[in-house]
Amino acid sequence: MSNDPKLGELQHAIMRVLWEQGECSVSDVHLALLDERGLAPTTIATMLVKMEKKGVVQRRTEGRQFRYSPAVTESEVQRSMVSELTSRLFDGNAAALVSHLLQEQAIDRKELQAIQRLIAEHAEQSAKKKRGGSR
Amino acid sequence: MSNDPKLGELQHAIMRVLWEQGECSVSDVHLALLDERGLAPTTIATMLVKMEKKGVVQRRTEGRQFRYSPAVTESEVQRSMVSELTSRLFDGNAAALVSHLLQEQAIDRKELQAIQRLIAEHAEQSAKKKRGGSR
DNA sequence: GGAACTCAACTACCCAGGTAGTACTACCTG
DNA sequence: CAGGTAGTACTACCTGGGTAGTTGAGTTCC
Repeated sequence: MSNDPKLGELQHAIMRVLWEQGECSVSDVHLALLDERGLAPTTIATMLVKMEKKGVVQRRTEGRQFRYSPAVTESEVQRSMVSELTSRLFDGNAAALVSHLLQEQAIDRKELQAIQRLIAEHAEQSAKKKRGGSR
Repeated sequence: MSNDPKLGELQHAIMRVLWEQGECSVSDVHLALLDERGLAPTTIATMLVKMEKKGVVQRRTEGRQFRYSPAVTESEVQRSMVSELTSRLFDGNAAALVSHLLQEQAIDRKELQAIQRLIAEHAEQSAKKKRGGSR
């Protein structure tokens, strides 16, 4: 229950664990991130408390442990963060962002074709929708 | 001289002024942002000092004033921030970002066509490059 | 020369992300 | 029961973005 969920680096890593594994205890998360980060368990716990306060995760008491689960979906986070970036950097113009990706970020041929296919499908979809009636 | 320049909201707004107007005094920037933000001039000044320390703007003394100019280009900022977002949210897969944009962000038909055109051109470019010789 | 004004410098504060130590509690095990 | 262990709670600290007041130096104008 947090509109426009924005996450920091660590928070995002934690969410990724939660999204993949579902409900987790602090030590589950800690274990999952131990290799790539090597953080203290308390750091994870503190972060989870902050995240719960912010509303991006939910907490449930089970025995003497807490079990955390995501309260926002990955899509929601993506949407909110992408749209913020788009408006900040490209004045809200998504096409400009795509254009930037094409020029500046190396996108290989295969990806390019995949994107073209996506767009073609999308164009069809929205044409269909238009014929069919509005939203 | 700051690789991977990342900017906060205000900092970005300030940079936009600097990019548009070129070298500016504190009060030039303040004036430019007064309407949309109504911040104290000292706030702008403080921010500019922090930005200079970070290396995203340059400073030059003229008389008793400072004149600030951008030390990073808009493209650099876009590249660095987009690529960070892409790796954070989409595991570095730019095509996934595009796909997300198509599904989640409302992109109207005109933009869609513009994007298609861009991709077509880009595909041609890179095909040409391939024929011509590598990089 | 003194008053008003313009700037920069310094300082302070708030917030959120990130990091972690310490303290407390409850549970398990010899 | 005593002691170790697991797990949360509390607290603290650092960083960077954002906001601004106060101070002090130099400029201008009467």
